[in-house]
Amino acid sequence: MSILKKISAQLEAMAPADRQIGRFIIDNPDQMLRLSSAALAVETGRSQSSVVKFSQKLGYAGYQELKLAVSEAKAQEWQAPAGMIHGTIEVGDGYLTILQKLLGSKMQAMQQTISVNNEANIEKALEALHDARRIHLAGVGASSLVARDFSYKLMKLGRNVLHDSDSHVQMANASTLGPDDLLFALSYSGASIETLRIAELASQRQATVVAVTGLQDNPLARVADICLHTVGDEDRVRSSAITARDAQLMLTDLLFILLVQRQPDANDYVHNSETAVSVLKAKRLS
Amino acid sequence: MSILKKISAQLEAMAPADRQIGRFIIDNPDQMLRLSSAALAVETGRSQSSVVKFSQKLGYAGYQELKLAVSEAKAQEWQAPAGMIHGTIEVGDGYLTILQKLLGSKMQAMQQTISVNNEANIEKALEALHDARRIHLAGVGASSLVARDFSYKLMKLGRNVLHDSDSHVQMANASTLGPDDLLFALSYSGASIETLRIAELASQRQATVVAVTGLQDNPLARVADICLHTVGDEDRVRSSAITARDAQLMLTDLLFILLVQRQPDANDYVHNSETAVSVLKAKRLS
DNA sequence: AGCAAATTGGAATAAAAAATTCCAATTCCC
DNA sequence: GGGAATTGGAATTTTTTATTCCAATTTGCT
Repeated sequence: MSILKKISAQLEAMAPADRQIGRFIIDNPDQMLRLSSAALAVETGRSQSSVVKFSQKLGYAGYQELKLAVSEAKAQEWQAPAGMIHGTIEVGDGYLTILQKLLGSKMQAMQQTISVNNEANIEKALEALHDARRIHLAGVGASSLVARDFSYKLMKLGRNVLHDSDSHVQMANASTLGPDDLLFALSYSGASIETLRIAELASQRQATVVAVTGLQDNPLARVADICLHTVGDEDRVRSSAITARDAQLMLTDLLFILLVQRQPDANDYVHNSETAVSVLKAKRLS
Repeated sequence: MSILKKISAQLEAMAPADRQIGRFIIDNPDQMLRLSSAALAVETGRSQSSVVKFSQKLGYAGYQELKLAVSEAKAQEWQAPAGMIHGTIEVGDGYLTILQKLLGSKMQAMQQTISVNNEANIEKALEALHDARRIHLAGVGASSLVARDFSYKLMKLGRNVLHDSDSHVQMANASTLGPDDLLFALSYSGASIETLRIAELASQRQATVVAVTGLQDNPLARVADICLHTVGDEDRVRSSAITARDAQLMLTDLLFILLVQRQPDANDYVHNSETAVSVLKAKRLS
């Protein structure tokens, strides 16, 4: 969640000094980035320590971290390609409007998901995946399909993958994990009980836990060693896990491609897979 | 001109300390933004004053201004994709290039898939889905996951859905279809033997056959009553059904939304589903 | 209504970070 | 070879950030 949006949401409930400082930042993010805490204090008629405290109340170590977050929020502001429509799909919308809003929401979710995950963190997850003796995938509902899709891709590369749609089997599999293994857990809410319990068990057993989860603070993120974040906008597309699923796929597809890049024999594996499947395709008739 | 590019261009002509500092910034812009001038000095094995002087030699008042410029350069990198990079992901591609190519390929697949299906044809498929007594979903491999995803969505709306991952069960289910039923068959190649055989059987039994398949002439398209086309570009993303899957999801998501729009009690169904699932979510703790 | 606890927020202070100065060593140019 | 220019770290100064102290105000409970 963009810090600018977060400040906006909390503005009314803030005390006077905080509200004034928050208002200034929302209205003038570019300018704020160029100001010292003392200069911002002058601009708002408040004290320098109030500026630092404002930052800390938002959860940052101090003003410098807040500035970084504002900078990232600005970078994340999505620039729509020409012609794209933003907005919530509504009852009276016609076909073309629905279509464009759906497409716009999907694109936004994917792009923002990329924006909120920095390269270092992706590389960290990639490294862990690459080095894992076994990769166990966990997820329920829509996330279970993303997990399965990713499991097919990993298996295609010859990786040792554990995946089952039954959460009891997932749990039992997790009980066999060890320090050389990795749990890849998907849950947009981060609160799905099955996925959470599996992650807790994997963590207890010293497996590396990689979570693919929403940006909000959540129990799964707290258990994970490595957190990859997804941004979805379910309210706009009548829920049903459309953009959250697309966001997760964006990350798993990226990890797959990056793994292919760093696995010298990947092309062989992919080619072998296609050859093997071709016997299950109808022959072309001229 | 991005400061990162500017540093890159000047790197070879720089003195040793400057080169080292510049190299670090180019390689680790995210990390740099979080470091003080002293911490960056430690990372590079150079002195804190060298860091400040490096900034000043580049034309900035000091390190803080350089940081702002780096932050802006990074923001520009993300905004650039408005133009989108199209191209084949290749062995030497760096992280950012891979990312942009992947995102670009996904967006292109979805946009083109929308373009090749006219509203009349989508509405025809929608009408058939809406009116069907039972909807049977068929697909194998990656298409099977799209089929399953769509089956979950249709079931959430209270529709009578037949879906099983086992193609033999799919075949047996198809043998129970009749004129009031509909087969929704997904296969990008249109040549998957199982899906094809199921479609042929459904067609024989007078069920309506809706195919979601690639643009090329193929056996599945020939059997179908209604053809929805998908455009993927698997060669660009190392195969593995990434863009073909995204294209299929674009269509199934669109059909789902359109169904929600024309089913008066859809919101109730979606809401009931969320409420039901909420008991399987961990409670938020204050 | 009264009182204790909690919150607010500025002034003062301390710590950290950024910027400049000093100067020795090295390189460049005539 | 010698002077000028450049390099770059250590030392120092200045600025910025963060924390502490404490008075005033608000909140919550009896």
